[in-house]
Parts: sequence; C-alpha cells; structure tokens
Amino acid sequence: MAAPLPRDPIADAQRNWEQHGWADVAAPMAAITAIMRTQQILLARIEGALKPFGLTFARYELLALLSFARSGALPMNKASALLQVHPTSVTNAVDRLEGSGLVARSPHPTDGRTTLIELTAEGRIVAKRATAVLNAEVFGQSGFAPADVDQLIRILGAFRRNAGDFTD
Amino acid sequence: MAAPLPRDPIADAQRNWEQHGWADVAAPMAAITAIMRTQQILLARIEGALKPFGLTFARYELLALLSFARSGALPMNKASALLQVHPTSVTNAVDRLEGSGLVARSPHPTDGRTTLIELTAEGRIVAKRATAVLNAEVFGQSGFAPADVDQLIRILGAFRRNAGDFTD
DNA sequence: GCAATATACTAGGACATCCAAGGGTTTGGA
DNA sequence: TCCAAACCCTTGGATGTCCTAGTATATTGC
Repeated sequence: MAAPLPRDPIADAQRNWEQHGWADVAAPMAAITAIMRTQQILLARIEGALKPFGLTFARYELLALLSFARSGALPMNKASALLQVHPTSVTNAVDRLEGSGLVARSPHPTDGRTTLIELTAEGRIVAKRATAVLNAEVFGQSGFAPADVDQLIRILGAFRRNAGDFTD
Repeated sequence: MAAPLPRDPIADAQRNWEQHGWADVAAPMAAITAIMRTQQILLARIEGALKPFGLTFARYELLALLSFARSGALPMNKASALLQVHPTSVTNAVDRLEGSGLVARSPHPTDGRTTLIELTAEGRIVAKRATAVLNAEVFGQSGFAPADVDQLIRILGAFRRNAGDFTD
C-alpha cells in the first residue's frame, strides 16, 4: 500500500479550482473526483476478496445475477441490460466463466439469435461462497456510517435515475 | 444510450440480499454498488467531453496536475502519488501525452533515477481548454444538489482518509 | 569504500471497458 | 410473400489499470 499523503489531494484540487476562478464548479468537481477515487479503492478491496475464487468483480456480478434468476439462466442481452455494461463485456465475462466451468451457454429455445447463460452446479457453489466472503470482508466493513450509507443510496439513486438508468 | 430499466437494478439487488439472510450488509452493498455504477456514468460523461481534445480522463488528470504545479513540471513518482495510480499507469499516460506533444520528459537535475514531466506550451493551452469544457459540460451539470455535493465530499472524504489515502 | 538495500522508471502480460463492424436470425411493412 | 430493418452475439482494436520483473541509480551500513 502506498504511504498516505500528508494532505488530501482532492481538497487541494478543489482549492486550485477556487483560486483559478472556477469556484462555482469546484465543489461538484471535488465530489466527482472523490467518487472516482472511492470507486478505485472499493474495486481493489473487492478484487482482493474475490481473487482466491479466481473471480473478478465483473465475473462475480454476472454469477450473482444468475444466482438470483428464478431459472438460474438469463439471455446475454438481459444480463447486459441488468448489469448495465456493454454486450461485449458480457461476452468477455461469459467466455472466462465458461472456461472455468462456472457457467454454460445454451441456445434460446425459441429465438435463434439469443444465447442463454446458465449457472453450473459449481458456479452456484462458488457464487455462494464468494458472496459470503464479500459480505464479510467488504460490505460488512465498508467503513461507512449507517446514516451515510443511507445518504449515499439516496443521493446516488437520484443521480442514476436522473442519468436515465431506470424510471422506477 | 440504453433504454432505461423499469426498475432500479441496485434496489433489486438490495432486496435480494435482504431475502437471502444478508440484511445486515444489504445497505452497504447497495451503496457500494451504486458508487461503482455512478463512477461508470460520470467517467463516460467526462470521456465524452474530452474526446474532442484527443484526451482521456487519465491523461487529462495528469495535464491538470502539471498545470497547477508551480514550475509546470513534476517527477513521475510524485505524479503517481498525487494521482494515486500505479507508476506504470503514469508511464502509459506520459507516453501518449508525449506522443501528442502535450508533455515532455526531462532528466532530473540531481537524481539520475528520476524523470521529470513537463507541460509543453501546447499542453498548457489544451489543459486550459479541456478544463473549461469539463467545467461547463460535466462539473457544472452534475445533477447533484448543492447540499448533496457537500454530503458526498464529507462522506467520501472520511472514507478516503480512513482507507489510508491521506492523513491530513 | 564497497556491498546490500532501496528507489525510480519501464517492459510485458492479464483483465476490463468501450466502439465499430460483421454474420446470423427475426420481425414487419410493402 | 419477401426483403429491408431491427436485433443478438462475437471478433478485433484501442485504452486504462494493476502486477511482476528487470535495469539503472542512490543511499546505507559495516
């Protein structure tokens, strides 16, 4: 781990923005930059927790999504939509998960264009174990105060809705 | 742009967590997942705004950092520390920015191991213009309420300090 | 003073993301 | 009915991030 900096680099950036005549957008700039950095920290923790399973976050998300599907299977385009990533990213994740024997591709019964992805027995087990580890090591020790978690869910939920993620 | 989903997929995930006996970590899971998704949305906006300049966010951050340095130059390791990214990422960004003529490498006057990166005249101009566009198109239209911006800065600032980013 | 350790940068590899383009399958309007 | 438009998935390319390893230069300690 890199040594801590003596000062918050984002707070410094915010001050720089204010001193260069961009005070009106200095705060949003700082908030957005902080989101970028926080994502980086969280992603590193998540990947670290998943490493023993040979999983990355992208692959884990797909496994978790499938494990919650009633039938344990989903069309690729559906997975792409729900995970909100590009179809090619799903193709990539499925290729690797299939190589590890955690999911399997199967043709859609009625639509020849569609491919279904399905959890294998081993995939279901790995998904469960990986979730347990993530819950214990990452989500359970996020470092966010409960009240702040609620704030984040509210603020980011509104942002995502506003960005067109969902209409709910 | 993908069509909006009828329901918030993260709220769904949170419900799934609660129904599977992980209610104690369902909220932090949702908050963290929301941060990941929000980062993705913001990054896409930023990259879109920077595209006309032939810049990516990683390269822009380096340009902006240099533009605020007193001398307009910084050692690579210093840039790596301040941007909080791996040294190889800085090498990558500098390679490309150097190729575009926006920065230049020069040897450190006293330490033979160190390489200084310096803004070129054109680099300084591009940094200024790109910042103006980012301020206008992204930071100035974040969609976050002012009070929420303050909340984000506070919550994520505490998180980053707690994660060891800085000691300030 | 010199060897051992530490630091700085870069090369190569693994992954993830997106975009653009291509080939196969369905759907829908003329 | 039939062909064009729409849709689905995959391939190939560009970028970014990190890790590991290797080379070169500094610093430290005996």
